[in-house]
Amino acid sequence: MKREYLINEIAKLFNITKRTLQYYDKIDLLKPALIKENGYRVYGEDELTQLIEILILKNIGLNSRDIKSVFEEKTPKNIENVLNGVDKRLDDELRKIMFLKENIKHVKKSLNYENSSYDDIKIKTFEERKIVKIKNSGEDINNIIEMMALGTQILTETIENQIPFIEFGFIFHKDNKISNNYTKYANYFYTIPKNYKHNHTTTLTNIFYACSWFEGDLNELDKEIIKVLDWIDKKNYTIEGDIIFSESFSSLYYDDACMANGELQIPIKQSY
Amino acid sequence: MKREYLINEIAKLFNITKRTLQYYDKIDLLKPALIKENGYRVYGEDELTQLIEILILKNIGLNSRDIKSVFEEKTPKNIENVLNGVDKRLDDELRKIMFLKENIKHVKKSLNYENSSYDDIKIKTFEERKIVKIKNSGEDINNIIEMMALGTQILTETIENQIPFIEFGFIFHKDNKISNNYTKYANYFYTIPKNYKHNHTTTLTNIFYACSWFEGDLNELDKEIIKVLDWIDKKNYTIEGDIIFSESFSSLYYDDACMANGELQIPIKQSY
DNA sequence: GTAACAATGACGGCGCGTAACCGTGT
DNA sequence: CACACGGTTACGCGCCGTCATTGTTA
Repeated sequence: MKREYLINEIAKLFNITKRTLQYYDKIDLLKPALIKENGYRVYGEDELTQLIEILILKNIGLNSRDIKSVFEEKTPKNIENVLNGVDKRLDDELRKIMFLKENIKHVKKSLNYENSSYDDIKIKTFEERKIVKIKNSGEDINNIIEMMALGTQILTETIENQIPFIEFGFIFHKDNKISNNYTKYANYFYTIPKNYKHNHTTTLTNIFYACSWFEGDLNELDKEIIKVLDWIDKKNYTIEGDIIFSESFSSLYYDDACMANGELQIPIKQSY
Repeated sequence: MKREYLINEIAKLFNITKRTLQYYDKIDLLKPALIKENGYRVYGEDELTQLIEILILKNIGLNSRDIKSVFEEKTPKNIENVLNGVDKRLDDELRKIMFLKENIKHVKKSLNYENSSYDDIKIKTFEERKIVKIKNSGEDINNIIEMMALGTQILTETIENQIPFIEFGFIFHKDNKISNNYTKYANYFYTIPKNYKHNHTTTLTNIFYACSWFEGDLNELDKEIIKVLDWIDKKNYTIEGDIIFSESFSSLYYDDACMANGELQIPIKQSY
């Protein structure tokens, strides 16, 4: 005695909605055994068996295409292929999420600025940092904002390649000393983990940095730089490389594009 | 000198499409500074700064609602809240994926039947198994298919609660011996990992099982059961509990709902 | 006659990509 | 006149949930 089932009956049996069954019908995933003259969908036991399989397979991560593929070719080889495909997809998802979490960790750290801000100038040590530099050529690029746009583009690329970033900000040539105009020729940078590869990295090998915390209008940053440079001079250190202003996500705190907070870092060496 | 930007200019600058900017306008994520008489969207530097933030935040997992929230209230507290929310979402995703992968692993294992099938009857040992039993009351439920429907429902629940399943199939009362009609009063079961909690579990404590590999029409399963029971009798063992037919995903190999393959497992004890 | 059931159809949610089609500035 | 650049629809994707409306059966 083969039983026949109407749509709502099945919906109750499996605790799904009839909309789901209509949808499966539409996408040819599960067709009713027959359609009565009045248009009613009639399902038989074979269809219920198939529905059971669908629901379980769905629940282990297969999408409708995968399930169709399984139904179309019920060979161990094909089923294994499909499952491997799903597994691979899940692995990709997993990596992506791990990567996002990694970035969020860095962002949180960089945003915790109440604990990181400080007064005075002090000497800090940094390990080697791998940085990506976006150069302000001054030709195609009109201003800092547009350079940051370029930086964002490259940052987006890095993210798509799942290379996490740690901190970012501006980098200035130390050789603009005479004009006392550093920010005018700013470049953009961000650091990535040591174990990641990227086409345009350079490495900062310096260890000692004269550092100060800056908060305010970026147009005032030049003054801060000069202040620290003077300090370095007085202490009889020599400047060893380009000047870094690491602001990371500080802009999130301000409505004004010019405002920022972050750490000014100038690499130094002791003069003997 | 404040520069102004039209939509395509920005699109090129950031390597996005104008559609994206139109979309951001529509959902009030990023509005142009002004709209000209001819309807053109005009963006200023502040908008570019905001766009940079949007693109970066998007890339670390924030959705448009999150980003809006950040823009609406740029306080460390709120930003931290949003980031924590995102992090939590990612954790949920992560758990879900890990769980799916766990299930896929079991499915793959259970599907590898060419390597698991065998002839003859043999004695195997199993560790304690935690099982969930779906009872065929014989009242509301009309047949095996409908019982399986109920099983699927409960299985779906388990999946929603992220309890992985390992194997599943039918379980028969050993006491139907006289009628030689076991499958008529079949119940459905599945096993879950020992360390998971579920409201309706029982534990199979038996260790030794007389096992045989069955492949064919489920209506013939009774014969196979009797065969194994006879074997047990001859060998002078005693039956210690209910009869299990573990088929898991074998039905995926067949188009006919009645066909299956799997292992018949009958718990036994040596008679001294 | 009145439910309780069928059916179809459309909107929504996410975040845009990818057209189509049309007006505008140079 | 052409062409590059604006504009506004609208469909599609994935998987249905959730109406709304209307016809059918018990």
